[in-house]
Amino acid sequence: MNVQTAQTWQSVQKEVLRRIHARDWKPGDLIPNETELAKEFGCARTTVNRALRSLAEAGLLERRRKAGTRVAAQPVAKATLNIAVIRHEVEDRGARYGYQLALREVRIAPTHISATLGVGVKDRLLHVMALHLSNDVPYALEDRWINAVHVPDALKQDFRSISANEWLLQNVPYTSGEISFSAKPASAENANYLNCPESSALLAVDRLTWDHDQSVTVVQVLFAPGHQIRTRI
Amino acid sequence: MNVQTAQTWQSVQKEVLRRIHARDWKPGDLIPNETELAKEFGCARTTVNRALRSLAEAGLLERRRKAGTRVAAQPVAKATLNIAVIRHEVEDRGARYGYQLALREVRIAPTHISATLGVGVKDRLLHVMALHLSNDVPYALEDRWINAVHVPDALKQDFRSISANEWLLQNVPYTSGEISFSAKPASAENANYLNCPESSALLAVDRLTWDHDQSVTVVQVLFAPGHQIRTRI
DNA sequence: CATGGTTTTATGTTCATACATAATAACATG
DNA sequence: CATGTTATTATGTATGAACATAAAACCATG
Repeated sequence: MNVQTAQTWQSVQKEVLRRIHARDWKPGDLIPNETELAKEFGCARTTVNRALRSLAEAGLLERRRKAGTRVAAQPVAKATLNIAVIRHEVEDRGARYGYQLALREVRIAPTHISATLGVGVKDRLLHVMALHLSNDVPYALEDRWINAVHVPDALKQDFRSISANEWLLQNVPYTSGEISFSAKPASAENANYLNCPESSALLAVDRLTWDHDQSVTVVQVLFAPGHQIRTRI
Repeated sequence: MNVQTAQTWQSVQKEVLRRIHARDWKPGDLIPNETELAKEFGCARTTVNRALRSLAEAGLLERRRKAGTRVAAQPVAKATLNIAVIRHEVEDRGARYGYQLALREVRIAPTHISATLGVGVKDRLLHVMALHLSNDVPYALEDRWINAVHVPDALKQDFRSISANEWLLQNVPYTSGEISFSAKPASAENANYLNCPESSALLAVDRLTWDHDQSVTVVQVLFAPGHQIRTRI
């Protein structure tokens, strides 16, 4: 038992990570319990707990009361994607952001939309389409329906200078949501807006957000061909 | 100052969340400091810290020493995607998993591959292509290059019964990686494997993993048309 | 009035201790 | 031997106190 001097939870975490990577502790292995590790590292159990909990949240360890802590058999790579305001996304890449409102209408939505939003088929919803540009080149096409029953303030906005994307984030809270990524062929309309050939492969991000038990908005963002969403793991 | 009885960090977090959603604390607002909140909730500062830290990690709060804690002006939706073993992905959906090795060769890689992996242009790499099936229907096509210099054991594997995806996760550690999502048109070869029309829009997930300063593998997984990657936020 | 050093402050972290809780293991009982 | 009860154990959490650290605010000095 080599008593080390690891006084910070980061250093404990670092050493634990090292052992996992060095395969001292292999996937599926049970590792020593917190008390033992604390003794070995010469720190408080709380500190070990902090380190291990954080690794468990990252998916590298699996912890269960009484059963102990083991190295994840199949470390689930958790890719965290930061879904930010599109303007920031563009500006963070050092490009000039542009915005064009393409459509704004208040109407009865297609049934699949009203069903998704959980509103009556006769309810009038706010429909907004807008094009986001990066250095004047089409970057993403936003097609959004807003639950005007739950967010009546949205009807007062013309969305000509601020995108619905940004306005909603700033003004309408949400408590939960769903997000999905898929690939879609560009429709004639999509192709027209995004200035690409019809049937191009487009990355689609669909989002649905709720405020408690009320739907807020459903949106599909189609990115121009070649767009990548990247992250580190 | 209504002294509440919130003794657990979860209950503190819940109340803080309620205030954010109720817009008592609006985006950008500075909220009371930990000591004050602890006094108000009748708990230790440590407990408040735990609650707020966790909300900050989730992107709902922004904290800076001395400056204090404020509600995130633009709550960055952090979508965490669990990139698991493809077999588990299929089985979790209640489908029967199938696997077919399509190609296994050891050869000098195209320059863009050897460049990505940071190996010499003359180094021989292991190239594996495989089809993953769900209920006998093509589910995903895996096209992978393995750095055989750093992972010589991979050369001993024929990958006929176990996919490289799974074998690597179980046997080769990695310390970091990159992942990117994009949409790609199906090539003739892709279309053939995935049994879909050529030029179909396919969701592509590209991964590159490293073990310290050594590259391990680069892989592109193409999912059959219509595939969605979903998560909650 | 600019500039650089000093104080103040809110978050960040460690520690020892105590108790809570989930889940396994051990045991008793029929 | 099956089954339900009890003890044990490892993680989970709360607390108060102390110190660390980053950064804003203040102040002195030229």
